[in-house]
Amino acid sequence: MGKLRVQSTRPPDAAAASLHLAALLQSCGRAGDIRRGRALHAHLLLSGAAIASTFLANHLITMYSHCTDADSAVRVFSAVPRPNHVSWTTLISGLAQNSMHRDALAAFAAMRRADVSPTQFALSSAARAAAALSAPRPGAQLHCVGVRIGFDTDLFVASSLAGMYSKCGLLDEACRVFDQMPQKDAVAWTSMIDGYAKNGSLKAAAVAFRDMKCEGLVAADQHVFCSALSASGGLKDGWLGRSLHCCIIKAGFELESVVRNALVDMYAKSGDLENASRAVKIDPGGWNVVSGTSLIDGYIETDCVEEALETYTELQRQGVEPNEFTFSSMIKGCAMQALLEQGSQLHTHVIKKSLIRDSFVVSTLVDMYGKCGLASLSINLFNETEYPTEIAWNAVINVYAQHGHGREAIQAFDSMTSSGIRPNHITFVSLLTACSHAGLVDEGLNYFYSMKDKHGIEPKEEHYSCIIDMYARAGRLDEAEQFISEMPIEPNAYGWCSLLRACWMQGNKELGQVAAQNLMKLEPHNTGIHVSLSGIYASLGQWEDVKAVRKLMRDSRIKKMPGFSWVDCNKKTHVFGSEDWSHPQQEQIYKKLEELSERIKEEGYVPDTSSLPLNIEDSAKERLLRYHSERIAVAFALISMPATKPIIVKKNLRICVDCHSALKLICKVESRDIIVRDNSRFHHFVKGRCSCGDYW
DNA sequence: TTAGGGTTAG
Repeated sequence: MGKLRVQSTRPPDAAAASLHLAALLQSCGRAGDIRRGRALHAHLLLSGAAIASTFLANHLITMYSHCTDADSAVRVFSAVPRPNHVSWTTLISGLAQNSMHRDALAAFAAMRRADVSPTQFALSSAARAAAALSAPRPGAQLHCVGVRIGFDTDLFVASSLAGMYSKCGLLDEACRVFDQMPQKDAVAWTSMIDGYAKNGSLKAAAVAFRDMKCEGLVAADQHVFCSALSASGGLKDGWLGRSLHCCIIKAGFELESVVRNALVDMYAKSGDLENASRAVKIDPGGWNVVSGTSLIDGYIETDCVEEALETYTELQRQGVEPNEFTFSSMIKGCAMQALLEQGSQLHTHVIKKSLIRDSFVVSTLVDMYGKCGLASLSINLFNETEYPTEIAWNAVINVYAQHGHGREAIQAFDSMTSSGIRPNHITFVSLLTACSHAGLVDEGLNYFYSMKDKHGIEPKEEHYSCIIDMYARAGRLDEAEQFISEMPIEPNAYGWCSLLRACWMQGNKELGQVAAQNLMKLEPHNTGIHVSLSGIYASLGQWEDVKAVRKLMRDSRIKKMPGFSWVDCNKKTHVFGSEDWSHPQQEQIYKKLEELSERIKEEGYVPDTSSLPLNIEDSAKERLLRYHSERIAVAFALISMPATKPIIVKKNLRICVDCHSALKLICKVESRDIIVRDNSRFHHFVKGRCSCGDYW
């Protein structure tokens, strides 16, 4: 068809014919019609004289680039005898458009070696390639070239340079380029707003948006609003988000797909799930995968996994196929709640949809199986990953950490670094946790100090808290105290909590009181602080102090939350309270608990009543401990679930020290893996041991 | 004939 049309409409002279062919090539490029483009190319080759024209060759390069056939574009360029500046620019831009960023930068260098002076077109395309590669060095070289030839303040060059610097995390440089621009348009503003937002300078992003509005020279377009919404979501600033929403409605962008997706995400990240849900549903074209996934993620981030599961079902009912983002969010939700069955089903769907190679998806699966107690399955899945990324390495190191395999975590860390993957601050949280749980204090300290010295990573509060936890678990309270006194920042709640528990275990009243006071400042409603404090006093027999803590709790209207444990069995959730005999199978459960009690005593179990700050007989305390909700849940699971399945129990409070000891022995005598996810962490009981050691 | 910006994940 294309060939016939060319022949039938051929204009009378050669110049006009060239223009006509160029217009046809342009239309093919715009339409992405490579079949017709190739027919035109064949026609040019046959017509001999025309192919010698650099003008038409340049059009061919553009056409192939727009049709995403960069190889053909390069072949055409290579055949041009004397490529001019447009040929070079077209090639560089075509390579950048087709994500061949290294080739684009190499073409820019080759153009300079060929003594062809760069145009503003070539500079902006090459800067885009440097931005995509996060390569500030070649980017800065491009900036120098721009300054030398006077294009550095050109609207296109400057906005792409500002974008390049901000994508490389160099906000000061980006700002300098931006400020020197004689005029700015919406693209330039978007580069800056987005640059701030993506680099975590969320307030600066919001200020830039306000500045743009105050200047009143440029109207915000869809892209500007998307970047501003992204910053607003990160700030969790509902007021700013709602103001942006009003501006968007006024500007008439509310129903634009990308803007609505950004709106949903903003509301979801701000925790306003009602408005997020409303924004998803106003789509006249039905749901879409991006906004649906943002809503799911919003529910998961606010611990509403049930609603996330419902939204996932609704998304599919609306005919929308979940993508890799949806799966990684959903699997994360299953990991948080230790929902092994739903997580395994999602794994099957991931395989069916060929998304198992996606780094985020595989990492969340590794994490999910780890949190559901299936460490070997998790590690096998990681080992099958051909090119594990930093995220996947972090996931597997964390699995080792959570399962108490400190040496294996260290080995994984060494393999990660020797394979050329750079660790980040998350890697070190997992690695230090692994050292802490396994009692590897010297190794943990070495890694902690190597963070800054060897890897250039400034330790944050979570890393400092890992070291406090490490000393606390090892019973080295003096060193923990010394470490805290030398810290450049205050410990966070996790750090004080670790210290408080260790003080309870060792009966260290003075340090325990310091930890409790600091923890109360950070978490005034944490009832666990009072429980721990009274535990310390009770362990020392100081019953008057126990009474004083109870009075303080009464006066402050702090009530200890009743403990509940629940277990999923045969697609049904069974909930148990302490001394709760309301379950239909109560007789069998009671019988099993009595049997377990005898068997673990034979294994050396001695009740630890220190967690009960009550001045009552030990035999009465023993009875209370025996019927704690987690033990009832485990007994129920043992008589109800197939022996091949791990037992996963969830508890709303922290597991007590006695249940911790008892469950270690129950898992041993029953040869069953037991996982207890309490309100603080996962405890994996395997072969008579717990992943967190003796420190519950 | 050739150019720059945007929305979902650990």
